[in-house]
Amino acid sequence: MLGKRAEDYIEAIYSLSKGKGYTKVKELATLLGVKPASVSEMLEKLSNEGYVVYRKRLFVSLTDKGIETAKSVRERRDILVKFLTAIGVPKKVAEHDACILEHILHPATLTQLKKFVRFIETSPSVSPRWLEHFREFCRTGRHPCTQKV
Amino acid sequence: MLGKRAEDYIEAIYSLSKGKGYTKVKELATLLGVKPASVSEMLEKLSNEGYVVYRKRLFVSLTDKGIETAKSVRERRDILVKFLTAIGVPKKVAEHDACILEHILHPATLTQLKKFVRFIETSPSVSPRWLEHFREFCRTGRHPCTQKV
DNA sequence: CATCGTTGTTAGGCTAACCTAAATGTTATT
DNA sequence: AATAACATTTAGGTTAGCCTAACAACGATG
Repeated sequence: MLGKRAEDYIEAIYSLSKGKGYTKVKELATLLGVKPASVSEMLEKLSNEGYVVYRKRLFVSLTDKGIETAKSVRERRDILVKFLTAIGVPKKVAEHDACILEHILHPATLTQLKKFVRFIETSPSVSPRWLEHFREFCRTGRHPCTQKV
Repeated sequence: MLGKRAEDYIEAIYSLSKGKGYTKVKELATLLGVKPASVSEMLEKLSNEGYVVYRKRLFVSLTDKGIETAKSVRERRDILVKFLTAIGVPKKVAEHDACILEHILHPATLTQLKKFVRFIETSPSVSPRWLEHFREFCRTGRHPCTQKV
């Protein structure tokens, strides 16, 4: 089974391969915040497991299997980013945390989050009233529906 | 700095100490799903770091420092469990995932989740309409406010 | 074309958590 | 009290990921 960190690598390769179709060790190291040596090592593994085509010193690219993985990882992440930003988490942080969350959540949790995001998205009005209420609640600390007693 | 797994141990000790005031290796091993040997090992560390009083072969209990830690871990987790169950994640799963989430989320994310839970809790009606709508959305797949066109 | 700087690989180590097997201490039972 | 059963610790190993340092390959440039 693929470790969670391995998924990060795959997703990183996926992002960095946009356009060129491949990426390099140093780019990965920079994006992932590790040393090139660590990247080499992980690529070796990912290659053995059939997720990447790894030509040492030349390039890395994803296999079909790798692309599949990247996409599902990406999809999971998008849900989370949407959700987190919807409830007011700053984008940067949302992206960071989503990246962590995507690995570890139980499928049932992800399913519910996915539904929740769709619930917000498919809402008739552009921004549902309750979400606006929530934003106001964040600003003022008071629930806008509360009667001023 | 305390590893994330260490926090799990502390929280487990906290739970299991309710009443008796202490707990035993085997109980911890069972609750955490690891072998007693692993517990021994971790207790050694936690003891060195001043989180627990560990009398080998006799008992383990939390120091004040440990209790503090346990409480804040617990608080974080409660927020998450509440949130997850609110959006329809089964309790068991919510508890499991919360346990993972609590370690890794950015403070900003936790802050927003905390607000979100309070938003739900302080809502004037027992269960806000939008939450009910969400539940219906989960059941039917359709947003109840949608006009039947 | 020789050399310098960049990039990538290898080798050897580290840490956190886990495990198994064997040794040792404790408790219960005969 | 002797033994059996159970609980705990110790010792020695494993794995995933990371690091540094030394070395190797490239490629740009004088």
